[in-house]
Amino acid sequence: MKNEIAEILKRNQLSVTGSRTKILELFQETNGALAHADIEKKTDETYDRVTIYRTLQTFVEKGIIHTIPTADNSVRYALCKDECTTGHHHDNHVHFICDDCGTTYCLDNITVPEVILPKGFTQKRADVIVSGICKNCE
Amino acid sequence: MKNEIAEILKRNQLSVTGSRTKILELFQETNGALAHADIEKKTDETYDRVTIYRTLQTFVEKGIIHTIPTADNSVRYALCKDECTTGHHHDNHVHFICDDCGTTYCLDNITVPEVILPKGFTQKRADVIVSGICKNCE
DNA sequence: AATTATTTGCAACAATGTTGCATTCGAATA
DNA sequence: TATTCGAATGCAACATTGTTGCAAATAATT
Ligand SMILES: [Mn+2]
Ligand SMILES: [Mn+2]
Ligand SMILES: [Zn+2]
Ligand SMILES: [Zn+2]
Repeated sequence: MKNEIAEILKRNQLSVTGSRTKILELFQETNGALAHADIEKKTDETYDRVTIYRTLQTFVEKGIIHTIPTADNSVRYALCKDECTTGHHHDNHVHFICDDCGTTYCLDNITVPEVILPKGFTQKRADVIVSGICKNCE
Repeated sequence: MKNEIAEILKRNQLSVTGSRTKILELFQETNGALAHADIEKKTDETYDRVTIYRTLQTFVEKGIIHTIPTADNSVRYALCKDECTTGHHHDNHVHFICDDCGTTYCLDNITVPEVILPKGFTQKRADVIVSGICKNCE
């Protein structure tokens, strides 16, 4: 496990450091998505806020994690399961946010449906965020 | 126009005040969506930041405007064109955000496609956010 | 082990969002 | 129109979130 994490980092030309290992580990053992604040808590503030920001940013750039937009000003992050690479994400699955417990699910086998845009618009990315009550809260 | 705005406010049991009138006016004359910061600028900081926050919140509750989640931690707001009411929004159209100019479009006649959720999940709301290059920037 | 490039933590700051409370203002009533 | 009363506003104070520059620490390379 620890070795696997180091592998992922090396494969992405990132040096293996404490914060990166720990944060990646957190993502591995978390089902849903994590917000910056979650990570701060789960690491007991071992790492500086700035470090966490920069780590998340780096991971997103390298295609290790992807962002999930929300309606409440709090971007979440989750592991990429597809073959995402630097600058190229392929996480075209639907996300679900529970209004009750706040858990964010990556619905990996529900793909984002095609959207036909008006003339002149070019699509780079598409996000589908569904919210409501999750299977644990109903 | 001014009268129409007052009408909307009254219909929603809101007293007609300067800030509410001005902010609603802004939304009427804006094609795309507005973020809190946009409104502050466009009103030349005539109104307190707190008042703007509260006004936006009230408008969302009353179904006068709806929120648009974004991947960069900056919720935008746009006029509801459907018959939204207190606590019940029906803005099921796709939103497009231009990576270049930042403009957020309500694609009113592109409706959000159905998403079939796993057992146990109940949908309350669904957002589709497409980003890329808009017709003005290509 | 020494070198070098990268990463980290700290400080200082900017931006964004929240709450309580006194004052002001709008709407209804007399 | 003047009075009354509840609602909206502005201000202050604060909390949270995000950004930048730079020196110190650390990881990878030689
Ligand atoms: Mn995901
Ligand atoms: Mn819209
Ligand atoms: Zn839940
Ligand atoms: Zn554009």
